[in-house]
Amino acid sequence: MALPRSGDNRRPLTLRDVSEACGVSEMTVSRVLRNREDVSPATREKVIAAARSLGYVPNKIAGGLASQQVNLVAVIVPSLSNMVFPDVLSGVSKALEDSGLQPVFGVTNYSPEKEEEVLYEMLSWRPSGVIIAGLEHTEAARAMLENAGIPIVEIMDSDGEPIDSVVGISHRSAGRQMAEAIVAAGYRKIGFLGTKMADDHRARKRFEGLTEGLAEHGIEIADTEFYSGGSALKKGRELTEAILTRSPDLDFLYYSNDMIGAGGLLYCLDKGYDIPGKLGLAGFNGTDFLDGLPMQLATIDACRHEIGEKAASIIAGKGFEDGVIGGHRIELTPRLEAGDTIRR
Amino acid sequence: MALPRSGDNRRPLTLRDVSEACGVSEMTVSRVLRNREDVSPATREKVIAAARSLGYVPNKIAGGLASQQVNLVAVIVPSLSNMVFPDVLSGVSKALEDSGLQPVFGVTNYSPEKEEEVLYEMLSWRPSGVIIAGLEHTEAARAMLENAGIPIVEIMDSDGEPIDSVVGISHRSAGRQMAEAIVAAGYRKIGFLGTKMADDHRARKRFEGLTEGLAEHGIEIADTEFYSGGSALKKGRELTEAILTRSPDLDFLYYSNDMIGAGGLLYCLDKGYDIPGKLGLAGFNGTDFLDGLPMQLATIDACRHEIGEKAASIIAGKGFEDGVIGGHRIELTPRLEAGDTIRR
DNA sequence: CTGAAAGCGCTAACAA
DNA sequence: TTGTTAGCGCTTTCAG
Repeated sequence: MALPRSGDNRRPLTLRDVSEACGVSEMTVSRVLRNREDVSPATREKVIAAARSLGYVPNKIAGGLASQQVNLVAVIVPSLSNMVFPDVLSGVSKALEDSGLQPVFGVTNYSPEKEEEVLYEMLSWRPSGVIIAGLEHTEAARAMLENAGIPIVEIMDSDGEPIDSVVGISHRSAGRQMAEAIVAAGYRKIGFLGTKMADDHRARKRFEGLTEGLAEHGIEIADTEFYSGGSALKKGRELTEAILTRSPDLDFLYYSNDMIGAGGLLYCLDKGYDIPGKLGLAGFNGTDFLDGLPMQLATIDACRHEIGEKAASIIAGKGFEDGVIGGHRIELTPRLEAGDTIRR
Repeated sequence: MALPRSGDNRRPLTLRDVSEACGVSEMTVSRVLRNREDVSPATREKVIAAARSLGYVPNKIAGGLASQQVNLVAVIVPSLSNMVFPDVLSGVSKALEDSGLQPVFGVTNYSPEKEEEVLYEMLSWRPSGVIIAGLEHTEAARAMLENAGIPIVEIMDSDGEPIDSVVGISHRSAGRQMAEAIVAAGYRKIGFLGTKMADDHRARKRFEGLTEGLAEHGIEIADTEFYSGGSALKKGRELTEAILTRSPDLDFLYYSNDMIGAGGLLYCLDKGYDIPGKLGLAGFNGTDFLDGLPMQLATIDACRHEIGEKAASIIAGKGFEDGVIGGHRIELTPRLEAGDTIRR
């Protein structure tokens, strides 16, 4: 006996059902439903009425197979739970609006293997393009991207060799930029707090940039504190307490993201540290929730929304009618926002 | 002349290419690639080697059409930019792991029309199930869901009649629960701060529950402050300043989400309000970033991750081997976390 | 402007 | 265990 089941087993409607309902050939129904111009208004109306009243939903599987075209853009990011990627995705969505393309999101949790899986899965739907975070991929993933035969845009990071196009910022130079600001403000004993960076290449590059930038002034990072897991205010507090307990003489703390930076800021304010006088602080990302904190945390804007928008525009072929599609290299310039937590 | 273009026009590989490369029939290649058991180890290895070395990626469009099965689950949520839906999505991803199903995310920006579009688009890919936030949909969207012939799970909200299955909490009773706690703690002049609720039905239901709960004790909401746009700390500060300036005699502020609540809390601490003595505060969602604030904001946990997980389990048919698939109703019980911002 | 025929790349069903 | 055949539902192409 058949189980009672949600969605009874009515066969989904096909073009043929609509065709029969309105006495127009399948072919013409198909034309109407794809908004093609070469159909008489009378026929068009008949078809639309029939399709609507039946509740017909086209089958893109069949359509995609027949036309060898799929209006999907695969967007692959490491995480949704911090404040950075949702912004990127909204930029993508915005740029794809009215392009006829549809973004499809996949999440890798900063795991190269998971990225490879997600990519494989997505490519098997033959999307029109891929937007993928970062320049570091497994060998297999690189091969898939290279052979996909569609535009690929690597985003967020411009420090390295892209497969096809790239839209991002240099995290290395963001790190150096922060180093300059820190040194210029007179801080000398610098601590770094952030994720364990095995697979967060952008955080690593910022760290390296910071290290290099400081080295040019003869300064070495005085202490570091690493953690794993998502970004959270509480983590920021804990890390800050740990590093300041161990190295009370630090006069600057650089955080690998704004959220833990904000946690650190709240901790320091609680404890009565003199900020930015005796202790300076900075984060990274330029997330707008910093606006509501008691002091404005210094940060570098990662241009998240704009990156998403530009990347999607490349796929959609908008704004690049210069005869070349693909192979674009767009490096955005991150702005340092000194806020209230660096001495002036 | 052809433009230089990313992804040159190599024809994507087909099963046939793999078949020819290893001298095994297309059908058997297909079996191997779908991990079917009925292939000899020797053949299997030959096929896998050939597929790998060619870099073959199966075409799910064709596969889906032939098998009338698509391993996609459509997940439709209003927003990614607040802290609630990413948690839901991670619950979904977790539950779908190893089920062979793949979540696909769509975002509606709290617009019923956009929801309808996204749904139409997703249904046209003939997914195996739909997880969609809320019980309120356009008439057309309802019709599509009812006729899709696949399991539908409406999530987040249990106040209303689901189309098929539902997993959520009662926002109305969450509002009442908060009203009880507020009254029990002795607060009497209550202010409400939140989004304009035209399309945020869950925020509306919480507001209604709060109103009803207070009414039972002869209390009316003393003042309200509405805004539009995303949740942000800064918004919380501004709203709080506005409402307390206009109604300085308020002794409790109820926020429609934790983020603006946190902004309000920081504002009140800045201004030296006696919390929770003279002024109580509460938010909603139970987002874990509250942990790092100077005081723990009272909140009600919306069970986000669990909702995503249970909803996905229904689609995957896990944990429901009682002879019925579909038509499940799971109402979770939100926990009130009084934190430090309600008097004891 | 409309229709008929062929086939997209794969898999169900059956045959060997 | 492997191969053959016949579509899946749509769109391309070409003919009217």
